[in-house]
Amino acid sequence: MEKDKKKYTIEDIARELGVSKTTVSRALSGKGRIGRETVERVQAFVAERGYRPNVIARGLAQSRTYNLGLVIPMEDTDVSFFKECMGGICEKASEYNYDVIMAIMKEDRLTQLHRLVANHKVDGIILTRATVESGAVRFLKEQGIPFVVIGPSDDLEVMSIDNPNREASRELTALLLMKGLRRLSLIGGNSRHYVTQSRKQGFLDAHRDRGFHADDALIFMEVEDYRKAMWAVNRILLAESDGIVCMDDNISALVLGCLRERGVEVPDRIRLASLYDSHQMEQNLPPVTSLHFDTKELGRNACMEMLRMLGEELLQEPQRLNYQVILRESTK
Amino acid sequence: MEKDKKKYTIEDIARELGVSKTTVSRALSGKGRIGRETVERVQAFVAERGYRPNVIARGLAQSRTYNLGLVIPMEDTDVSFFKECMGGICEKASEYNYDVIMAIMKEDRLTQLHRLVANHKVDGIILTRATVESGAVRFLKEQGIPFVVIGPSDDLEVMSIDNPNREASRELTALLLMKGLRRLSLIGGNSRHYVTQSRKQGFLDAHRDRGFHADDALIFMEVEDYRKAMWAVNRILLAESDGIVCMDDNISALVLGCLRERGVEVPDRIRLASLYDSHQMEQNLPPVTSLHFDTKELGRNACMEMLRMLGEELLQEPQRLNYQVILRESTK
DNA sequence: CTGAAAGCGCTTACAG
DNA sequence: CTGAAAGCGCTTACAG
Repeated sequence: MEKDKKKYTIEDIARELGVSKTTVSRALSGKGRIGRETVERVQAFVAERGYRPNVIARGLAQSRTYNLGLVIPMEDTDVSFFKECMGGICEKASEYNYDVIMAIMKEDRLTQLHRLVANHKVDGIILTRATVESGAVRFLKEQGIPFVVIGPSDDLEVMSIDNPNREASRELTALLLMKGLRRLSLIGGNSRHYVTQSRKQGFLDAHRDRGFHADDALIFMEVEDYRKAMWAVNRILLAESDGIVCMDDNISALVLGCLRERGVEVPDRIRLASLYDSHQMEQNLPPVTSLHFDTKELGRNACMEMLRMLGEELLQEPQRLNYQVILRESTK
Repeated sequence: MEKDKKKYTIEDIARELGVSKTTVSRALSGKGRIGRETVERVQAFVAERGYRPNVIARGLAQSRTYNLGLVIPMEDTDVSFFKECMGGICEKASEYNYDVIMAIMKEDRLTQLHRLVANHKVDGIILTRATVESGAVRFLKEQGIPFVVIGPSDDLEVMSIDNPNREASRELTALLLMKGLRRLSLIGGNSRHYVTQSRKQGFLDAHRDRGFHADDALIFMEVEDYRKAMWAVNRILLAESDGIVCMDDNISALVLGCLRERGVEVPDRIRLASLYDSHQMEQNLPPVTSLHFDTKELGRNACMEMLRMLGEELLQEPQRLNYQVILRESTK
């Protein structure tokens, strides 16, 4: 059943063609001076014989692996984010004849990452959000391994590929203002995080654009648990805010819970929107208006930046990252 | 910032230690006759220097890659299945110092798989369900590449690692019988599929165990669309069945829809259970009683069988695959 | 434009 | 028990 697995090597090709390995190698890689005719002859022969060079051997000769490591956290709940992202990464990687090796990180343990690096199995590493806070960045810097981060980074030294949070937040906020809302409040988490700042900026941008003034008293940061959320919600209700913008879906869920406890109806009494969508927003009651980002493209872009760092010449520049405002019942 | 990336090679170690590369190699691999003392000396030195052999170079010398390919379909909706599975695979693979390379299959296109194989990048391939029907199996057989399949396989020549469908179906059915249900119906899909047969067997087993007789008139196969489901549901209602067992979650959803259209309440008028759980069952209204399998362990097992095929000596035998019956409102 | 040779970092008969 | 040498399948100065 198994075909003769007589694997062709460059040597076989060279012999059968009556040229040297050097010539075959050059004809296939296109590097070095070589006759057009020879190139064609070799390529035709190789195509017919179905010969494909052994990428691993090539890698060894060039001290490369043509592998990218992708580190993802086992605990991340947003599975579809991760899958889409991976889809984009794999797609791009294969265009450049790279492969991607998975490293799954459990409870911030770096073991898998260490293995990958120690075994010399990858040329570079792509870190996804949430794997960043684990010491992975420090480790990779120390080792001098090229890496990029998908998601926001507070560290300016790292190459971070992220969604256009500021612009998107601005657009969603603008839409709410257009709907006639005038006393929007904003609830966010850790204000030292870069992502928090960008989303806040977008919120402010939208107000400024239309000549409105965002009320500082309606902006709440460091809201990270139910207690804090309830505190913010109470003040928001007292201040007669007409809409709440939450920075992400977790905060959104918290706030929705608070409003329910207080018996406040959404959207009738107050509108609600989220600056991030995790496929769960749709399931909420009521479904929450939110921003949707193109995760697959995010993955593609990250991969391209990684390849660029590795010295690959990009066939095309990364596309601008897109997003959509998805209007749902919570802002009806 | 970057440390001196003076990568240690086996040659450096040999020189500094005043022995030959051969000796170092043997001390590290444990193969070949070599003095206990020498081994210890080398290992200590290597540990101190933080030297780790280049797995790729080793691979080349041994004509292996220490990589496993994992093929998953882009279209599969059950993302958490795939992630858990992958978690199990990566976990086991790394125990044996293998890595796993992703190949994502879009619309049954085998391009990625072809690349992986043509580039000589993997020693074996793990196929997940749904990638099986795509000609991947034929391709791998032709190429003589070792592979295993996660999920049911109708082809006896392929090594398939699957959930214990028969036993699990039997247990769930037994539970329903214990609850006093006496006229259970069964709805399944394509009866040529091996998985369909095992689930049906389990259903029958449970009846036989308790001396009951499963009514053939209540068993419906080849139910693959709404029309067929409605047809089956109508007959089931006419026959005064007191409970419906669906073979998987898709059928479950169809049937639930039919019952709703007919205005039949679950569980009040009729009970419903599913022989497969995809995290979506919980979200149904009402939540549907179903079987839950240990997907991560499934991944581990598949990986171990793959490694065994590659000639690795397993550190421990694969565990029996476990499952749970999750009782939800639909059978209250 | 083409080739012989050294090298990438390992392993493994073979000889001692 | 240990080592010199050939080899895994490529690439790439260097020389012609």
